Amino acid sequence: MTKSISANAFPAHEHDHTVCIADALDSAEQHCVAHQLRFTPLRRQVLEIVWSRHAPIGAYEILDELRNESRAAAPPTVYRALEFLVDHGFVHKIESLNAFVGCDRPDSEHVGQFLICGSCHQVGELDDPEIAKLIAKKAKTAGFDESHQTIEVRGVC
Amino acid sequence: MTKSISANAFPAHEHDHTVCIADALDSAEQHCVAHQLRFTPLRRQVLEIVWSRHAPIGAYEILDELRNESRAAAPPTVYRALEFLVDHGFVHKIESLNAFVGCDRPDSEHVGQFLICGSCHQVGELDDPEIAKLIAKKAKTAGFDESHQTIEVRGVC
DNA sequence: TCATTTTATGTTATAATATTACATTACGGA
DNA sequence: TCCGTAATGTAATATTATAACATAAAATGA
Repeated sequence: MTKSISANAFPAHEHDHTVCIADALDSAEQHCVAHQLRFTPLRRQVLEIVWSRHAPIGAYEILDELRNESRAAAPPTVYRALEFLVDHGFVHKIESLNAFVGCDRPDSEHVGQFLICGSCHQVGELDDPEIAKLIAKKAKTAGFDESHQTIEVRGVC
Repeated sequence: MTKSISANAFPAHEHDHTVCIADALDSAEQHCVAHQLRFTPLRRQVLEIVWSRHAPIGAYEILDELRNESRAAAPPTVYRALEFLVDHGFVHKIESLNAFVGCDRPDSEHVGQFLICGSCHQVGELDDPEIAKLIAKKAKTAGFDESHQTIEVRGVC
C-alpha cells in the first residue's frame, strides 16, 4: 500500500492519480478475492473509469467511455456493473448529482458523507462516526429506526 | 394556528390532514405577502397537491393531478412551480427519491433533515441544529466551506 | 469430463425524470 | 394606458434508469 488510510477529504492537487487508480483497483481486487466476489473485466473496467477522476461521473459518461474502449455496451451494462460496485462499497452514488464516485475503503462499514465542491467539482469523503452516531441518536429519539444515511454537503474546498 | 411548530418528525396517524393542508397553504400565503412573492393559482395548486400526503410525490404524479383538475399542464408547468416552491422553502426535494415533500416552516432557515420510512413511505423532518452544526464544523476542519447540506435517512418510523 | 445450474453479459425497447426554446398571457410600475 | 417583466403555455428533446428476454461464461457436482 502506497497510501494512507486516513479520512481522505480532498485529494492533494499535485497527487499522482495513477497511483490512486492502481490502489483502488488493487484494493477492490483483494476485497473480491477475500469475499468470493467476481471482479470481472467489465466491473474492473467500469471501476477504473469511475476512478479516472475524483469528481462524480454519470452513468452515460461511463457508457461513452466503455464504447471508446471498444466494448459492446448499453445502459444496462453500466448500471449492472455499478450496482455490483455500489453494493460492495467500491463506488458510492451521489444522489444529489445522479452520479458516481469511487471509494477506496470497501472493507469499512462506513456511510458516505460527501463534500461536493462547487468550484473544482471534486468530491471529498468525510467519514465521521461522530456525525453518523449523532444522526442515529436523534432519529431514534424521534422514534425512527435508522438503517442508512445519505449525507451530501455542498460548498467549496 | 391549530398546530404546534415543534419539530414535526412524523405526523400522528390519526391527525386531521385537511388541517395540515390548510395551515401549509395559509403559511405559504402569509410568507408570500410578507416577502412580495407571487403566490399564483398554479403555485398554490401545486403546493396543495404536494401537501395531499406526507409522503414524497414525483413531478409527474403532480402533473397527472393537475390534469385531473383540468388544468393545461406539461412538465415545465410542474417543474417551474416546484422551483419556486423549493426556492422559497415551501417544498423540499428528496434527492434520493427524486420526489418532493411539503415543508410548513418557510421562514426558518433550516436545512432539511429527512427521515424516510421504508414501511409507510411517509417522510418526517428532523430539523436539528446540532446535527447541522456538527457537520459544518467537521467540514470546516477538512478545509471545506459548507453552503448547503442534504441529509436523508432511511429506516422505519 | 460433462451435464446442470447459476451468474454475468448482450441487446432491444421503453419508462421515468428533467430541461430547452420559444410563443403567449398576465401583472406591476411608470 | 403603455411598457417591461414575470409567469405560463406548448412542443420538442435531453438525461437518467429499468424491464424483458437471449446468450455466454463460470461454478458446482455427479
